[in-house]
Amino acid sequence: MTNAQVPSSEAADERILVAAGKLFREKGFAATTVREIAQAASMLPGSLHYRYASKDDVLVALMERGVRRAIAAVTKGIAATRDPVERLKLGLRAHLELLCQGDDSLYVLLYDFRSLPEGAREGVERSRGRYEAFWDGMLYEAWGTGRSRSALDLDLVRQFGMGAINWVATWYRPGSGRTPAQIADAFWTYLAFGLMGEASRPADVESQFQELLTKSGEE
Amino acid sequence: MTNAQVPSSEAADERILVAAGKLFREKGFAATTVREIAQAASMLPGSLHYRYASKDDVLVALMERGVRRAIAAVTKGIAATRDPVERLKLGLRAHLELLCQGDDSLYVLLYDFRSLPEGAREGVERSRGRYEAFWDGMLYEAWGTGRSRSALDLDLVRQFGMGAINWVATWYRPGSGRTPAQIADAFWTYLAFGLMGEASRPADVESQFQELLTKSGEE
Amino acid sequence: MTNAQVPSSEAADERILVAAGKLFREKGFAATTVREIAQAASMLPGSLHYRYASKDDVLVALMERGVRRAIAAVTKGIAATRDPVERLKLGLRAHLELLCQGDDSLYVLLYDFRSLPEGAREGVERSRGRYEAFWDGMLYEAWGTGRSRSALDLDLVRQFGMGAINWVATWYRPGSGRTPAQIADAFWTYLAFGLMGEASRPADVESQFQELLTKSGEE
Amino acid sequence: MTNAQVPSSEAADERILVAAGKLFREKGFAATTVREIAQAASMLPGSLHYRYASKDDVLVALMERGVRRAIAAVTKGIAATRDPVERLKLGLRAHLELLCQGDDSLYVLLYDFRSLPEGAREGVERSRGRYEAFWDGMLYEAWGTGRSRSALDLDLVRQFGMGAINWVATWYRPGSGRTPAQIADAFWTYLAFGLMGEASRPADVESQFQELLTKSGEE
DNA sequence: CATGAATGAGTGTTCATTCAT
DNA sequence: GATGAATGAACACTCATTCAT
Repeated sequence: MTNAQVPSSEAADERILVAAGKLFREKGFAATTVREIAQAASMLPGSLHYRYASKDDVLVALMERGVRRAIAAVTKGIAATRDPVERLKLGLRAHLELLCQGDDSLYVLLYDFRSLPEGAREGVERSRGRYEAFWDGMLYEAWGTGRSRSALDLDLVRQFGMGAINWVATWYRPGSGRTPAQIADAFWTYLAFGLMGEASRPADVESQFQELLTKSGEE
Repeated sequence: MTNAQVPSSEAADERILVAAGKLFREKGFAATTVREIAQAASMLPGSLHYRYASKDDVLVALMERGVRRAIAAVTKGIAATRDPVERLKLGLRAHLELLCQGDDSLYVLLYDFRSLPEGAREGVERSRGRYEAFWDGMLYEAWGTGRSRSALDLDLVRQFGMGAINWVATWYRPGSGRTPAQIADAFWTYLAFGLMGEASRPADVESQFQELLTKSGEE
Repeated sequence: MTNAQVPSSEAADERILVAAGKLFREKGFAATTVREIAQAASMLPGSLHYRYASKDDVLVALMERGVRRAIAAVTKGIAATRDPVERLKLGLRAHLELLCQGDDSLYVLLYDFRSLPEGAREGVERSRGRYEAFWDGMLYEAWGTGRSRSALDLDLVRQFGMGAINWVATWYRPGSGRTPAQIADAFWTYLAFGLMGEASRPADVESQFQELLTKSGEE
Repeated sequence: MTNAQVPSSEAADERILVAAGKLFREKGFAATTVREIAQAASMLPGSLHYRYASKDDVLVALMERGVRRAIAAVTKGIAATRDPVERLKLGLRAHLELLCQGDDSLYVLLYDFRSLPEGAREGVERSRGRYEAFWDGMLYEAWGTGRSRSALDLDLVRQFGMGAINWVATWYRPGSGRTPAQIADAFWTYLAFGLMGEASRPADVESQFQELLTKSGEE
């Protein structure tokens, strides 16, 4: 639970996180043993505990790394353009590529949050909140261009998009049809323009939006 | 005459599944002990094993029930109308209400699939496939009305929508702002009409669709 | 531990003992479950306990029956002649046939004595002692004829012979070479005349050897 | 300098086997719990499993040791002479002394063979076969001297003798009358010359009988 | 600095036995 | 008289963690 890493030999720390990430993704945190992680990192359980005081600590470190890498990947991905709408598209692509191809830490962050011990949850939640705020910023800028519909609830929209994109990790298999980038781009068009033909859009659709999407009363 | 108040066999089975569902949802399958399930179901571990031969069997039974209940809930939900597009909307609502309010079995089916033992995976996958096929049917009928855009990949669209809606379960907290039905309806408009204003839709968007959404080769 | 059989429906009692004997012989008492016995006797564990108060009781009943049947079999076997030495030979034959072909109760008596609960050991030991005394009687009568060597310790001789013959049950497989009767007769000649020095043997003994000890065909 | 007093790994392994041997002999494999073995070896169940992956593995290791020790003991015992017939006598003595006084592993090998898990049976059977072949070799050499009777089936003779001698372990109690060596020697004369017909015996044999077979002091 | 043998609390599961029907 | 659902103590075994070296 405490930050027990020693400064030197970061390569060993890294090996542990990589091994843990792979196993946590495949079998989940609780079903993975410290022995398995150690073995996959070519060491013994005692040596693993020398670097991370507990199995929980490995999870926390991995998740924190997940947030860091996600922010880094998306930041890098959107640097290619200044068009806020285009940045959304590139951001989705970067996020999904990281999630599907790059690294297991983002997957574990998203899909093993339950396994966090009580005490560490708040800290990781805060880190994760930073990533969400990062997306909110991108969305806000895109909205600000006036090209998006008004009356959209930012939080809900983020959850909608992130949900769709994160779910890909549950069914995507490498080398089967589409690349993550292609999937991300397809999803971006769904998000942007919807699935229905414009012709069929009922006239009163905007009023429905007003009704549905405005936050309908805080708790 | 004797059919009342007797804690019948099915009632005990049910109590186990309800207790297991709640715990699996909260902590995950692997982190939940048989003792906890038994205690939550007001029995002893031996009694639980009398009904389910193993902890794995409880998981499988719960997941199979998740599929059954989801199909039942959506079937009932869409019965109110014959309009295929409207049915999609009602179906989403029914699915999300079940996922967030009704029952933990659907949640466990979606979020603990990894925990299934090797041997049971195929069977549950088949059941789950039936539910997906059910949605594919609804989507296909909606497409058939001509109101939807052409060139959409059915499978990808389902994963897109189901991902967005299933993800709600990871952040939704009862009594905090929106009801599941409201969220589902909002998501339906996002799905149907997209997030961007129509005005801004680039002229070449349809050709992009052709490029992106048609299955792009590879095996 | 107590004698809980009810008088009627002895067929059910019998079915239990037969099933238990078979299982105890194959896997040992401790490795056999009451459920297995009950199932092999076409009943449920509750019904088994209705007839025998405990698993231990089944073992005791089975062993007592083993003694009874052994005495009966040998008594019947030796009735064909009055020659005490011949009676020894016939007795060995009867004992081994019962042990190998007839009944599992004698086998269990001999090879699962360790499993008897403290309280029942004495009783079964007494019964078993009756069978041993029965053999001592036969041996004594044979000795009394003057044809056996003097200075033989009766007890030691019995243990010698019974050991050799009982051990057959650990390696004998039905239908593989010799019948139990043939083995018993061969062993009788070993016992009677030893393995060494044919020169000093009575003339008529050698023809018996030829007949008995040459592998008598079969596969 | 550091090789003293350290409770080395092998010592712990040994303590486990000794404890297990004693318990398996007394109560049988299935009736002995891992906790009992661990306690008798002054450790906890977890520590026992650190050394032997399963209870079955303890049994297998014990049996393999039984074979090894039996071969070693008999080999050592027969080294005193080159007379093949005398070697048989010394071999019997060594075997019975090991079985009754030395070590529980040979007893367990002989009397808990049923408890071997399916997968390990073949391996132990092969080891055991080596010991039997060892005896067959001794028997064959004794036969080769021409002093034994012809027409004896080697396998049957071995089973006869081994049965008689192994059975001793079921009734022998230390300090009650005869030593294992005395019993073995008595059994050797039974085996060699049989129980009947003193008239035909070589002259010097009878003095042996007097010496060996008279009860040598009650307890 | 790193190890790996050892630990013991806790896991999923078994099973002889009970008892309401 | 006979059943079978239910029990709970006990089972073999696991595993995160410790600590002497």
